[in-house]
Amino acid sequence: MSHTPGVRQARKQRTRQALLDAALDLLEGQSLSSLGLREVTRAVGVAPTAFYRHFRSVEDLGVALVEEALGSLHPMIRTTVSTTGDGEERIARAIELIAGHVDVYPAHVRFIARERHGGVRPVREAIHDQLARFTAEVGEALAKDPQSTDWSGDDLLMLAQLYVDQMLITASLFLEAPATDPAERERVSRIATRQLRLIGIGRRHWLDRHGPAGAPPTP
Amino acid sequence: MSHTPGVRQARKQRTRQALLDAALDLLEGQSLSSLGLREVTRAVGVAPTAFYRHFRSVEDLGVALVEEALGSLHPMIRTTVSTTGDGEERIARAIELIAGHVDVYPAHVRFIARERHGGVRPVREAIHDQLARFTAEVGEALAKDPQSTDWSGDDLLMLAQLYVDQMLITASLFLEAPATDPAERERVSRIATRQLRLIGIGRRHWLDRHGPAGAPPTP
DNA sequence: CCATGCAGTCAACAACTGTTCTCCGGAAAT
DNA sequence: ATTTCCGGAGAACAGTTGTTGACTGCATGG
Repeated sequence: MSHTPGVRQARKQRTRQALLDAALDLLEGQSLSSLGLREVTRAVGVAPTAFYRHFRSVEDLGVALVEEALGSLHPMIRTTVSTTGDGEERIARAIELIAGHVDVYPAHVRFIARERHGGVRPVREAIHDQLARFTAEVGEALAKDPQSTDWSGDDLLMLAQLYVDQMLITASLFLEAPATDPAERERVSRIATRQLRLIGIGRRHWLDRHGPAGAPPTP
Repeated sequence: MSHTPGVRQARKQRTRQALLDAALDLLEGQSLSSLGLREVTRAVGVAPTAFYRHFRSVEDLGVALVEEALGSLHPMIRTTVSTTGDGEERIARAIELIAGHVDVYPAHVRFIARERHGGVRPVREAIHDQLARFTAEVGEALAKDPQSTDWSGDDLLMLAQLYVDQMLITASLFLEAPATDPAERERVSRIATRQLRLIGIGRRHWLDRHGPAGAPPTP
């Protein structure tokens, strides 16, 4: 069995990572469908042909970027949703976590937001798949919450989808808020907090009168 | 004063519209930042240089497309939000209207969804401005609803934003649902309906105990 | 120690891009 | 009737693109 881990593969994955990083950088000002192969290799400092040793095409690189941007996010999602505490605390914690993630990985967040509906089909589908996984995981976590007793699986999934979409919208808003303007960040934070709060209220009263066509409110 | 509107300007705006239409067509499979000037003129059947008679650049054309896609949507928004009737009826009507719009103008919807976070700054900003106008209009409409008594202006705007974002998400989901699969369309419709319903419930109970840190629920 | 594998280089290709300048024909204005 | 205006065509430009084939140096496995 291989006595050494291989200096070979280490070097390979190093330039591969360099290609991914350079691409992510270049994607700050354009979409993936306009990103050129040569543009990426030039930024890294390797020959254009070296690109093919790592990716079949730019689309391929895009799919790899989706993995990098979202693949490592699942544990964070799980711990966030399963955090204990008061509803308000959980909301604040979730938004804090989103803001922190945007601060640390702004390029990744921008990439996902941009290419989710972007012009490259395989990348769109990769993102869609990952988000579907997120939704399923959030749905499972919600199912374990005592607040979700008597909820149907369908309803849990539609709520999970609402949460996941809301997470993306909030992340995108943080991204657009300039890092130099803490007041704007605070504004985004406050709006997102209240939106989550409103959804939480709707969630608490979801099963309040679920009979067929009853009188308006039953306090 | 100009005695005739001019056959001249009529022909000009005809090719201008042809350029817009062709661009929208080509944008089904790519993003604006990769759309070439020559590509568009070739699709229309005019010389590349003719492009400059109508737009300074492809970015410029993109901004014009935003106007075309969203500018004419304001009346629809107004009539939708101000529609009378039961809450459930209004939800059904709104979703019906979104689905219908996506059916009639799929390319426009795709363009907005794609370029909202796309790689071309001026286009992103134009979309953002239009959506901000939508949010303001929805907020005004909500303010007139008796259900919004005692709501702060800030809260009305955050709810309006929630509605506008939800509208875009739903439109995008309808767009992804293949036209050949009515079952999928129905699924999207059902999920969107329940999400709007949940938001509506949260809205009804928004002011329920807005005092500081009270006991959990007060039935 | 030698032979294989493989990341990366180099040169060359046909095709395409945005932009410029010059010109043309017909509508508009005088 | 004559001049002006202007949407469009044509040719040409320097750059850029993706992809190819054959080549090189070096870590790996026998």
